[in-house]
Amino acid sequence: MSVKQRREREKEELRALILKEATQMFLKEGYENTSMRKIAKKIEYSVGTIYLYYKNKDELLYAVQGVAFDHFLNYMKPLMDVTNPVERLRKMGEIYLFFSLQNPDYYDLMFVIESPMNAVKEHESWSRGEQLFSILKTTVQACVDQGHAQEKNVNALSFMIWSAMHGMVTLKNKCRIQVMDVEHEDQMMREINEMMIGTFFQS
Amino acid sequence: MSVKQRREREKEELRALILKEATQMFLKEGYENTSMRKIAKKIEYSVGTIYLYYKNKDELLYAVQGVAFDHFLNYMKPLMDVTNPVERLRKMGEIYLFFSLQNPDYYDLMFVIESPMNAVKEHESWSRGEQLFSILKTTVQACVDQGHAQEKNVNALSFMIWSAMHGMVTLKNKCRIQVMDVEHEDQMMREINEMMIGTFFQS
DNA sequence: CTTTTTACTGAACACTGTTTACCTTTGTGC
DNA sequence: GCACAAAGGTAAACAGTGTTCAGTAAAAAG
Repeated sequence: MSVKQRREREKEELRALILKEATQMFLKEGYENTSMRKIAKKIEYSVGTIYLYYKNKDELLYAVQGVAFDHFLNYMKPLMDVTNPVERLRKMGEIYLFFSLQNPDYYDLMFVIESPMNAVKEHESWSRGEQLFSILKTTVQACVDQGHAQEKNVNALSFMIWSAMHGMVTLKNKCRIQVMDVEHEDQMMREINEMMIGTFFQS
Repeated sequence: MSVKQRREREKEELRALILKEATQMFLKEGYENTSMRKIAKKIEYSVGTIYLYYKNKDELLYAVQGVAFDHFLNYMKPLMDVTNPVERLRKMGEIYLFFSLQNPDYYDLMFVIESPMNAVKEHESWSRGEQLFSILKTTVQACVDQGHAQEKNVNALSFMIWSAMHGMVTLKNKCRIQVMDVEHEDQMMREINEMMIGTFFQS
């Protein structure tokens, strides 16, 4: 019986090894520039082997997205200590920007890459995506409930905040910000976060 | 002499034909799914010929981006009739959303696709990108000058508005909006536009 | 009528994701 | 202990990609 267990463990280990190396390579070289053959060479197995553990490259991407979300959620942990919802919202924006600008590749993997995202809702890896958005929504709800906001449409407020953050980050990462001809972009993004929270919420 | 002119004209025509077909195919099948061979087959020339007119696929993308920007700028024309800058800003957001949701593929081509955008500033095709942003900035400046705004940082205001719009559109187009579990997304986006303009500007 | 220039071709190169026929190596029933 | 089956891994093959370049055919120039 122990033999079966060992083989099971070895399989799990190889699965984890593939995930680990793929994550590293996706981050370093980008998703499109990382081929299955390159991953295979790195882990010193043949190409076909990867397909025994992950159905295809997309499935591998989903797994890596799971890793990325875990990483992101870890950044958000300090929020638990902030009791004032408006302050929490402000801090959340800060962390969002900090993480996204520090880890543009993780960000791409999670929020930008095309892939058959149609099946997003089905995939376990994206439960953590919902988790993330629900933190935002809960906090906004708390702001509204405690009378910190004029506008009371929680869905709209949440989506607006997320969109603004996401927009800033992607315009920067995809070099579209260049047409703006502005220096200290990162500083300005943080200011915009302050500006939005300060305008829509009063503590 | 006339012969040289004719040949010059013919070259220009072929260049235009390549651009036209490439644009159509990029829009229908996406940039990544359109190969140089497929374009060649469509125009009934060999692959190599395209490279005599466009240095590479990126150069072709830049040209198509130019077409897309022209298209976008055309949508913006009705703005010239709106004299009230706040009203113009509101309408601009409406048009931005309308165009982006009607032409998600054009939008991708202009604002999302990776490619060596590092050289954005050098490329003639992107002068129209700057043109677009400068319309926004000028309008925001007018709002501030005429005392319609509390916040007076024109750069920050402009970037915030653009980011929010861009964020909403891309989160929708890349299916990340699904985690929000909301219906009538398009309606909500328009509401958010109203909400933002209404909160930051008073007419 | 030759020579040069021009426009164009398509095979070749080095890649890509994915499939599949083919081993080995291991485990099981007799 | 031995035949048989199953599992795990392999590498060649398929159909595609962007790009280059030696070669060709037709037109223009001398």
